[in-house]
Amino acid sequence: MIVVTKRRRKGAKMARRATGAAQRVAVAEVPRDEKFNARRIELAEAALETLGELGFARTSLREIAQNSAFTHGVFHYYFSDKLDLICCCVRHYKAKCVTRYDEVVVSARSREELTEGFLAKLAATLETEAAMHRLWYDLRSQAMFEPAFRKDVLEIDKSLEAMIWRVASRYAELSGRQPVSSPAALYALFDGLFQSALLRHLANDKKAVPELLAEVRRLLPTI
Amino acid sequence: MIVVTKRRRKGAKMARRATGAAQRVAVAEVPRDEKFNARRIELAEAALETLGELGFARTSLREIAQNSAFTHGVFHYYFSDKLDLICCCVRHYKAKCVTRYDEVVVSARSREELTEGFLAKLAATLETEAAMHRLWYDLRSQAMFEPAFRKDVLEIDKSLEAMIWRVASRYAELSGRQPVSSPAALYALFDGLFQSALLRHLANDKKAVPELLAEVRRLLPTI
DNA sequence: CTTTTACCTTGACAACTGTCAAGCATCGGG
DNA sequence: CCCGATGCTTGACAGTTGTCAAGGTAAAAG
Repeated sequence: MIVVTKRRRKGAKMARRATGAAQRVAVAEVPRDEKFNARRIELAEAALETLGELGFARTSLREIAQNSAFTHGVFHYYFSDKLDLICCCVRHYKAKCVTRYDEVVVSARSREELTEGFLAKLAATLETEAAMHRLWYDLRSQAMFEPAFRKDVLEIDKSLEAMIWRVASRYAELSGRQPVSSPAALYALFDGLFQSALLRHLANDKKAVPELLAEVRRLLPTI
Repeated sequence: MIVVTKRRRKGAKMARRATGAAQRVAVAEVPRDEKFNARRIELAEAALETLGELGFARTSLREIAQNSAFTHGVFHYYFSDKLDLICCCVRHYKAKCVTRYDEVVVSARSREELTEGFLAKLAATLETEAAMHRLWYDLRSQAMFEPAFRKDVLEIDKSLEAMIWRVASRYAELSGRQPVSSPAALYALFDGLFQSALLRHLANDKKAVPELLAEVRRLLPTI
């Protein structure tokens, strides 16, 4: 099901290639597919908006379309499926997410600098991108039911683990040590803390963010 | 909306109480409400079956009814709402879940005994109650979107944190120590590890359970 | 026995869902 | 200038959803 869109595109390619000069078509093909893909990402970004607001369960294609500049039919033109669309959303989300702390990691010159930078980014993320993150937790849960999501979700989870590991490694390095925890345990810890804080934050618990920061601050030296 | 069912019951009560002898009615009222509540729990249990299989997003009242001995109308008689039903499910789930490791905690006479008992229970839970647990993660994510779920979910989360804390405290006690981590951090850690292992387990990753056990075994002495 | 009550079934309702075919527009190539 | 392809809109489709009212049944109350 997921490859129907691609098949249609390939079919179109074949048809063109059979008619015109191979050379000209070949160079024209690349920007065409890039344009196609760029549109997919535009649509995915629009979809992420609504998904972040309503969650997977309550989001329909029509709702996505209404909250965007597109009509509901376009989504079927660019995606074979609702799942195809959401998979694309998840993959796109990944790219934006996974490098969140990298700038802090490379620029920090001391343990304190890394700590403060990390905490600041953590708090900012929790407060300004709450919708995006609850969607991530939603979709990760969906992956437990929907096999079609699993591959992408597991991949992103690995990337996030690696992201946390980069922070922790750098922190240990700045302390002249090696992390004592495994990547998996560290990710589980920070992800669990973040998830809990996010829920409390969304429930208007004013102490959610400061308590998360205090906890992480206390935890960082022990990793 | 949520209290409509209760209101209807109270109305029935009032009507009865006004007609008959107060004494007889008073003693008859208790088993009636107990019966009513028992039925609610029966229905909630039936609903949990389907919810665990399909997840919140894909579960309809009719589907729940078809996978059970009830008709779809009964649910509207006992619950004001779909949300009311699912809230009841969540609360009922809690009672079963929160005491999972308590027997191990009280019966363990040594650190090793506690470790082995805890790990065995952990593995058994992951393998035999995977559906129930993915539902929990699903509903916890839903709570980030649906305010009606938040109170119950946050309450259960607290209970689970306390459950983990009981295990950790006992473990430290058997080592003649006090836990060095906070309850929140310990719960985040174990919950994160469990969640990740559950997803991998559901994705047919044979190494998910053993790796979880190894990680926990390695972590327990450090808490 | 009759009436009333609690409990449950059935069927219908309007709204909403994903999907998709038919058609319109816009634009580059011939 | 026209033609055909690409991109997009529109409207319709069959199926599903939560909700609820009308009605039935069986047991308890009178």
